[in-house]
This record gives sequence, C-alpha cells and structure tokens, in this order.
Amino acid sequence: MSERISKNYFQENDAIFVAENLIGKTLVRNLGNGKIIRSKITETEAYLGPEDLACHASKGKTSRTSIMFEKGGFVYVYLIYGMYWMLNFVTGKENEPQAVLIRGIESCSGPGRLGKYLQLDKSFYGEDLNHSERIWLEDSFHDGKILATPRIGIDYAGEIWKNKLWRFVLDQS
DNA sequence: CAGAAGATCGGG
DNA sequence: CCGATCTTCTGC
Repeated sequence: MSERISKNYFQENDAIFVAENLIGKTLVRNLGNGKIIRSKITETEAYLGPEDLACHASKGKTSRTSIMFEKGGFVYVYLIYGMYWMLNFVTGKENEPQAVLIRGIESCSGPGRLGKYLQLDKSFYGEDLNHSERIWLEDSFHDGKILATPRIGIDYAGEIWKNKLWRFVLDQS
C-alpha cells in the first residue's frame, strides 16, 4: 500500500530534480466507473523557465502558462498539434515557472499517446495533485539505471537549451 | 486579423 | 516523409 506523494515534494524541489526523481514513482489515474490505471513513470523531461527557451514560460505569463507560475503540485496540460494533450506537473515555488513533462509510463510510452490513454483534456489544467480524485502520484521505487539525454522535439530552443541533458529515461535494456 | 508553428504520432 | 488538426503567438 503506497501513500500519495507529499505536497512539499513538488514545492521544495526544482524541475530537474523532480524529473529524475519521478522515475519509478507510480502515476495513478482514476477514470471513474471503477477503472483505475496505476503504472510507474519511465520517462520524463524538465522545463526550467523563464530562461529555458524550450519552456513555454519563457514567453512570459500568459493564460496558457500561468499555472507554471504557481507553486508546485498542480497539473499543467496543453494541446499540441491540435490533437495531443501533454501531461506536466508544476514544480518549485510561486513565481518560479517550471514543469516536468511525463513522456512515458510502464503501460504506455510517448507523451501524446499517454494523454489519450489517460483520457486527459482541458479540464485537467490546474488540477491539484495533493487533493485530486482523478489523478495523483504515489511513492514507489524502480529497479534499474536512469539515463539522461537531450530533450525531444525542441530544436527551436537554440544550442544551449536543446543540449541540456534534461530528459530522463529508465534503462529497460 | 491572417499566417505559421508546435514539448507528436501513425500511415504509406 | 508527410498529413492530421487546432491553439497560441507573432507580425503586419
């Protein structure tokens, strides 16, 4: 029996720490109708604005990015390419815009697929991970090695930012 | 206000 | 390799 991750976890750590540390932790999604998905996180990426040009918060505080300026522990979702809901968790203190993108769990790989699998939509924007009955995280562990690589799909961010090793993957070889 | 591009994926 | 599909941001 696992416990929900404490709310301080998201507020007292930055996105880079959380991205790596979330590998092996359990993502829980209660779909309703008695259906619950529980699966360990296997792939994440850190976005550390506002300097990080790959982070949406580098554009400033807008209706889309405002949740990232809140204290850690909220869900940040956004629609990309007109069809995929990307799942992120806000980290850090208030006015320190940061987020961790969840790119894969044991039962579903790929951020776009994951959003569909978890049946995410606009209503998850700003969901509170500490109290939500729909989505939360529980403590658990992994049994493997974590690889750090450049982030995917952010070539527009420039040499400095696109080369940061802020993508973390559980080595399943 | 129009146009372009996007933290992606699946099909050919 | 390209199209799907629509929100967000940028430039005129």
